[in-house]
This record gives sequence, C-alpha cells and structure tokens, in this order.
Amino acid sequence: MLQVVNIRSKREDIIAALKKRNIDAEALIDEVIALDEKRRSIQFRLDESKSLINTLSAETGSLFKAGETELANQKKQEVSAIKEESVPLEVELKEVSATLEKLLYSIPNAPHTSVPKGKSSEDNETLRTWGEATDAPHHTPHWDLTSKYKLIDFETGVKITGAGFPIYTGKGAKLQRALIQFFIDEADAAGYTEVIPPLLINEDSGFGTGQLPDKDGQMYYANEDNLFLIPTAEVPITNMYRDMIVDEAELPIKNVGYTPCFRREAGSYGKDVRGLNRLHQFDKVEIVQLDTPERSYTTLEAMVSHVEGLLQKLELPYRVLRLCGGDMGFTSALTYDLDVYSAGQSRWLEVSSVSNFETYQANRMKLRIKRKDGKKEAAHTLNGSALALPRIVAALLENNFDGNKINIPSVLVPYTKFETIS
RNA sequence: GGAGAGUUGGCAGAGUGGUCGAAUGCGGUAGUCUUGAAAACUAUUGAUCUUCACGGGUCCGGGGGUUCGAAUCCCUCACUCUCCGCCA
Repeated sequence: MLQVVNIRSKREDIIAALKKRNIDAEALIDEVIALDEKRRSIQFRLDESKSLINTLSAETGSLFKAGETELANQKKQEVSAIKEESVPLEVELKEVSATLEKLLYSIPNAPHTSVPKGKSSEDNETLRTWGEATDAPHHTPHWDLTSKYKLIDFETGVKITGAGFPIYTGKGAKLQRALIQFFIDEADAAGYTEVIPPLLINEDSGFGTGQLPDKDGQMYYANEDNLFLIPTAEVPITNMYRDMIVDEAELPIKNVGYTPCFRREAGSYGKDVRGLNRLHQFDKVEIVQLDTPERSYTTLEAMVSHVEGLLQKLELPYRVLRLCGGDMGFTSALTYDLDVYSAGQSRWLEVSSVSNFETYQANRMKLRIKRKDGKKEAAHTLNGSALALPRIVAALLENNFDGNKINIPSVLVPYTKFETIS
C-alpha cells in the first residue's frame, strides 16, 4: 500500500499518477488524509490520558505499600473514572484505523512518471523489438505439433484433473526440464541465489505481496488449512523477507526460484486458452530482487536485460513493452512486458512481466532497510518472470518447425541432449 | 491423529501482580591498551506511534478478559518441541 507520509507530502503527484490508471483519486486521497489526521489527534488524546493513568496507578501502588489505604482507594476511583472516559476514544481509534487501512488497501500503486496513459493493452508502448517477427512457412500452431510428436497429452490431463492441466510426455517433458535448468543456470551466473519455496502460502503472505484481499478468486484455496496455492513464486520468495529489517549493506538481495504456478483464470475463454496459451498449472522461473529506492530503477532495467538475454539465446523474436496505466497490475509502479512472436499463431505471447513495486509491497509486509546511519525506511521490491515456460515452449515449437522436424536451439541441446524432435 | 511441555530483546536465558522495556551471558558497535591483531577493560546496543523539540504512548507469540495496576492471573487461537501413531 501507499505510505501515508507520502500521501500527505506528495498529494498532487499521487493524484496525478493515479490518473494514468484512469482513477480519479482526489476524493479518496483527501479522505485518507482526513482520516489520518483524525487518527493522530485521537491517539494524542489517548496517549495523554494513558500517561495520567500510569502515573496515578504507580502512586496508588506506593500508597498501598505505605499503608495509606484510604488515599489509595481514592486514587483508584480517580483512575477508574479516567479510564472510563477514555473507552470511547479507544473504540474510535480502532474504527478510524481500520477504515484508514481498508481505504489504503483499496488504492493501487502510483505509476512511475514514465508510465504512459492508457486504458488497455492497446495503449502499451512498444520500446523495441528483436529478431524477425514473421510467420513460419508451415504456419502450424503448437497444439498440432505437440500432438503430432506426442509432446503433451492435454486430453489425459482433462481426465485426471481438468482443462488447463497438461501432461508433458517424452521429449516434451525433457524440453520442459531443460528450459528450467537453463533459466536457473543463467540466473545463477547473473548472481541470483536459488531458492525452492513452498507452493502453498498463508493469508499473511497473500496480503504481503498484494494478492489479497481482492484477488483471492484467482488463487486455488485449500479450505481445510486456510492456505492458497501460489499463483507465482513471487509470493513465497518476496514474503521470505516479510517483517524484516535488512542492513543496507546486504542489498541488493537477488533470488531466483523455479516453481509450478496455479491460477484459476476465471473468465478466460476462446483462443486465449487454446493449447499452451493459458493454463491453470504452469512452470515458471522467477527472479526477485530487494534494493534501495535510489537503485531500484537501474535494477529494473538490469532485470529486463537479463530476460532479453534469455530470449536472444533461445533465438526467439520478441518485443519489449512498457505497460500503460490501465494495463498495469494493482501493486506495480512500472511494468515491462516481454512478448515472443508465435510463428504458428501469428500473434504475440506474453512470456515475462518485470515490475518495480517500489515500497508498495514492502510497506504492506513491513520490509525495511536499515541505513548506515541507523535510519529505517521501506525497501523497494522487484520481480520478473525469467521465464514462464508454456508460451516459450509454444513459440519454440512453432518457430523452429521446418515441416519435417523441430530443431532445438543450440543453447538448449546440452540440456535436452537431443537436437531435433521428429 | 493422540498425549504432554513450551513461545520473553539479534541469539541464549532470568523474571509469577506495582519502580520490568525487562537481570545476566553471548553477539553487534564505539573507545582504552597494542606497531597491528587477539585478549582484557569501559561505554553503548530492540521495535513502533506521536512531537519542531522536550517528552509521552504501545509492544514479553496473536486476539480477548480480570485488576487502580499484567511479561506475570483467566479464556481463546496460532505456532514450536517431546513421546506415541501414520508415512514419502
């Protein structure tokens, strides 16, 4: 969530930034400011009466010890009276704080100055493209290839679970593992520490990264234990640092993790869900960084470059987009999407989303930096897919199909241990 | 799943109704000593809200209660450990 201090001191900037998300937040922001002022004034009065109660209670104690029972009883009654008076204040403080918090949870992150205005994915800004985004001569969609070469069994997946839960078989399974290993090796070389996190998370973690309170409908829920299946490794990995104060010297913290991801994808349909385009369970390698506010945007660019490097090594044509305000995620301040060209479907497929959340997540999860001078402030959190597997597999198959066989990009051959699929 | 024990500052660990935000040890930081280091000694060392500041409030797993006053008593939830059961 946004920090109240910032809302107070940068009211205009925040309202202007939120306009890019097509939100007129003026009334909301002013309500936050008013509630915060109210909260502070109540707390001040409450603190005063508590201070008085503490003093009088201590005096009562000494009087009892000294045997001055009568005086002590008098003080006792005095304290009771003050306490009674402060009860409504206490109730009010709780109410005001709860309302304020709820309001803060409902405000999305303020977009970075570079974020373009816009309503939908149409308005995203294409920054650059790499490679030739041209259709393959045979123009075969991957679902035909996966069935022709027996790489993925969608039907049996339906039988044992349901749509969107594919079974990778034979070389399809090996390709999958090869990609994961390749991605992790690359991240390793770039200085990321690998983690294998839990695939189920509790409510606090869901709140920390911003999936809760409103996006619970997108996560699978393990009712009996009140746990959620992770929609992305971002959640467990970032939450490793929840409620922590990290020394400035330890930053940046760089983690990479491979996990399956689970998404209910309620409301999706049509060509979007065909084949590997959108699944309920898919594999992803995620990179996560924690850094200082002054460095985080440089870090963001470095993360994008890392992802671009992966795509270049895989020889997949791609483009880099800067998301417009209307298409950005709730918690992000700036997001770059990377799309690969799918030569069998003639469309771009999003394979990575790299974001800087600034202090939005850190503030929620109480993740702070301890500066050299001892001062504490919220850290910046960032993450990105590096990469999401299914659409990479889709593009890889489609783009490298020559009519007779599928040629594996040379960088992957040491991992797959086969050069072609035929 | 059953039975029992526990949860205190970065860590270990005292503290069972008042002066306890909390002894002590370790660790951290600064200094003395030393050519330097170690050792020793001295000092310092939690978080959070509020205030220009002085100061004040809150926090001893979470929530609630009893009391003039709670780390300490009661209720409740969560977690950890030990034993038993089950099991990759």
